[in-house]
Amino acid sequence: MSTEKTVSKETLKRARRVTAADVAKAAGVSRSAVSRAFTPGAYLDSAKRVAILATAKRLGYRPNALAASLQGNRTDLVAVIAGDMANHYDAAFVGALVAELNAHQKWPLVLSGSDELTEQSIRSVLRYPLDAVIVRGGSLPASVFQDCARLSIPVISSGRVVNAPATDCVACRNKDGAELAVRTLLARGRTCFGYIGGPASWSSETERLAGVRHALAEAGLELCALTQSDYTFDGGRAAAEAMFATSDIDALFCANDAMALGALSSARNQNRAVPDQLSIIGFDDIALGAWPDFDLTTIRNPLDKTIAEILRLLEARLKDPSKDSETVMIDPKLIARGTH
Amino acid sequence: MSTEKTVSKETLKRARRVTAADVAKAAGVSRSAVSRAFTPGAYLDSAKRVAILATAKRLGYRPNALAASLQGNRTDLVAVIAGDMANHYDAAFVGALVAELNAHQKWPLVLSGSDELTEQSIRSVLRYPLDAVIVRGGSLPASVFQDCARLSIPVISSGRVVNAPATDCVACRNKDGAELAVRTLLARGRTCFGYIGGPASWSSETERLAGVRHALAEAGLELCALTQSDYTFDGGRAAAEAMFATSDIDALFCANDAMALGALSSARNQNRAVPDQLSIIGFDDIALGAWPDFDLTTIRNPLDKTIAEILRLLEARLKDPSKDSETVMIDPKLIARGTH
DNA sequence: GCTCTTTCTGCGCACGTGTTCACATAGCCC
DNA sequence: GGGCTATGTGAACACGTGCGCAGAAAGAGC
Repeated sequence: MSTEKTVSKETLKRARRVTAADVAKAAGVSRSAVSRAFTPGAYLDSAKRVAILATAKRLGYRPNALAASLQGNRTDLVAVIAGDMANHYDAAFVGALVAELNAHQKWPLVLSGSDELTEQSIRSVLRYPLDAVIVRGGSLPASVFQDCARLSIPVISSGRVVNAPATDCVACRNKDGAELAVRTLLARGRTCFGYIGGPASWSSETERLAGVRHALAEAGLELCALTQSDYTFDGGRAAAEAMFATSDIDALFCANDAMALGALSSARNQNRAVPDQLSIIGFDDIALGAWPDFDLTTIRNPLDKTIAEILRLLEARLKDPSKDSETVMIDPKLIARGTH
Repeated sequence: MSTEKTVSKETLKRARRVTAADVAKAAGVSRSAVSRAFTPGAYLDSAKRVAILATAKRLGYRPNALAASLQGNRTDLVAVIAGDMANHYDAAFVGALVAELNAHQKWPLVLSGSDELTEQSIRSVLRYPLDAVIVRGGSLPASVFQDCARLSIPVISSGRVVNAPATDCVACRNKDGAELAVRTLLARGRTCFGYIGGPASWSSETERLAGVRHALAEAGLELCALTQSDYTFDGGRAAAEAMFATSDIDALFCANDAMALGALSSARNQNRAVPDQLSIIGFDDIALGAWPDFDLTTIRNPLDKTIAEILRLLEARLKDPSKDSETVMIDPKLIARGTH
């Protein structure tokens, strides 16, 4: 009766994983020997080692990384809080970051979705002993950073500078980028500027708008038109359409490429000649912008450099968990194409 | 001396996580009580429970999910083998899949990158006790599936039908989709067909080409032109340019939308009127195709339905690990826009 | 008072691993 | 032979958790 019960319970559970003890039994050695066979540099008779590895392969054994991590080792698990994957730049960012983490033998637990959902998700994911958390932009509540600090999980923030212990940052000089765009348009002889921005709660938005205002003020100008949109193609297109209807701008700077492409689409639809009557400049430099159908002039937010810095900071932080926080600023760059 | 050594070693390791024992000590209860406080439905004095939860919150404790999984519980960890994240459809797919897995409290370990790199990565990741592996298209070697089977990790394959135990599949009826495209063009009165395909090693490519040939044969026709490209915009553009130079087609079907957009770009560049002189149809229905600048007619490879099925199959498999393998075929759908 | 159920609690095991510890065995030089 | 080093080996522990087990306390019904 009791055995009956045990058996039925066993079958309900999934098949047990092969363990080091199983291999030891099959190879006729101690469990310690199996562990040593998988540890380079450990004392073990070389003939015995090959025999054990052969048995392990035959049984399909591989060490359980989770059990090993219980003893205080690294887990090589890293949470990646992705922004909005529907956004082309964020999607490219996450794709490149994941590939680079993989190349460094780090395994990203990716979180995505709406902000509230993500906050709930990150709370759940913190139950795993993570080596680090990488945050992409967004507007996470401060409590999340506190939680990470309390669990002594280092954080790397990208796209937004956060002042907190054991928190490193990589961010683009958004203000410089916006100024670069405006000065390029000023040099082109433009005088009536429109600006389509993103959600006001994002720090990148605040910085870019500040850059626009500053560079214009230097030239004794002010913005002719200003709209806030949602970083999407459709949003940018609608915002541009409304702007064209109410003011006669000759230069338009958009806070990201997707909205700039939407604006370009709207301009073409209304037969506004770009760049003859109207200049358009975006921000990010997504792959789409380089397509001959768009040929969008933009401010590059360097992806490769940003990701390289993230990995450098990650390695440094893992090497010395108590090192001082570090913030790396990335310089944007003008990519001159055909729309300005 | 010996204590000195211990201390220095302690400081090198990262700060220890707060454990249930720490909470128990601080709250003046047994460790079991702490465990029960986090287990809904366990016998525990309700006043004690609130006290424990308060102490846990104060210390920043949360149960270590990995330690808990040692006892044979689920880990809620799922590996996602992404295809090429530079591909718009694959990127959208991974983004939506990740969001949906998160909503179901499953945590995706995402692997991406070149095929060889991915194969090495998946080997490493199999050291973690995963609940399942989800594979997106691609052409993984059979040995990977064998490894998963030996570790009794169920596999869900999307975009490619694989016959293996404990392996469920979701795939689009590629042949039907291709036939649908060709029949639409035949009904439009087209007679000279071009086809731009993808890498021949992908099963989806084989099926789509077979569908094209079959539908044409039914009408007593054959392909006028055939090229194999790489599923990218640039690849499609170059392939179309070469095709236009050598044959005078009036209909072009591309194995994915990115190549179709490239072909459309090339046609416009050469002043071939679309759809008056030339019809173009793509495959997938990526968001870009709906932009007014392209307005691409395409065959939808339904993303939402595919992902919903993946999650259904995952739940079912976790509920009964020994259930029979299941294959779900998804019907493609014509999205008629302005290029045919 | 006695039995029975219900609620509550602490002890101790099991999970799979890497590593330390103590102990062999062998080889080598004085 | 005696001391020393280099190499090989198994037992035992620690990691953090959930759960089974046994027992205690408290109440209810006769």
